[in-house]
Amino acid sequence: MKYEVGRMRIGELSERTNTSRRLLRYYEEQELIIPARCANGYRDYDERLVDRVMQIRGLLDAGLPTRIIKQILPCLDKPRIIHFADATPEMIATLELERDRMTKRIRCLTRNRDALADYLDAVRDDNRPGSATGADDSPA
Amino acid sequence: MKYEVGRMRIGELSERTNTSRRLLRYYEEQELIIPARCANGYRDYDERLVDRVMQIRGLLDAGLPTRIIKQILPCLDKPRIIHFADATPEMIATLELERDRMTKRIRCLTRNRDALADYLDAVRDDNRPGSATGADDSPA
DNA sequence: TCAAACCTTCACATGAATGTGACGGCCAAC
DNA sequence: GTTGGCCGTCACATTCATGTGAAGGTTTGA
Repeated sequence: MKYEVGRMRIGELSERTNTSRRLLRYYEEQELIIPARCANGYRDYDERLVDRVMQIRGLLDAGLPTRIIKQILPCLDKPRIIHFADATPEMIATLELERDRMTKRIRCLTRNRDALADYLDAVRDDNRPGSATGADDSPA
Repeated sequence: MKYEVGRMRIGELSERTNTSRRLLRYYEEQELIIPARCANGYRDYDERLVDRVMQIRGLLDAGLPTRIIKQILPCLDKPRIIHFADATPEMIATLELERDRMTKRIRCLTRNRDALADYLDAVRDDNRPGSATGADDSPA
């Protein structure tokens, strides 16, 4: 089997995305990615799917279910190649809802991340020379 | 049973946080919240737990597992009441790791949310009077 | 005193994202 | 032509956040 440049089998995609083959097949089952097939039945992935898989993993990690990812992915593809075919009013409403949910998540994460960062900064300052155990010792 | 102001049983907390009683008990089992107990065995929640529960739900929804939430929650409590007792080097490393993971999530969400918002704006513009199906119809 | 509406614990069920392994086909190198 | 390393499907196992319901105690109000 010869492979074109920019095309790969599941093993290479797995390595390049640090994602188990099992999961790549799962994402396909969920219709997040749709690889071509070689004559022998092997999956045949385009190089661009490397980024696509990373994007999927990022969104999954941020709490989006595959069901939603599947819906928003096509809208993110090419900035201006808009798919109007599936732009039914209900679909648009769903996407708007999801956009707002993402905004909420961003706010929640930012707030808590900042608080955590503040805590870490404070703890680091405390472990400096010239500081006691950290209890209250105000210079009376 | 009389209840002090600012104290409540599981039913009220459930309503005020829009969270099932089952989940409140689950969060307790995971040691995210630790309610007091009345003489009769009923859980006795402080009013401040309303916000706490919302915070937990937000973080869960953003992809954090309860295990991690349990670790970061105490650091977020009072900005300056820092718990140095549990500030072991390993714990700090864990928190830093988690802070960075949150930053990654924020970036991923922001990028995709913005792209989704752009798509929605474009679709809305397309459904304006004076526009065809969306195909190419440049004013030749 | 009885009923309704709380509360308790226990336990089994589910859906989603994953892991793991069995069993077999394809292909390249020796 | 056999061996090893890919690949395919199938299927069962696990973890986590949740739902659901049973069986029983407590409180409140008619």
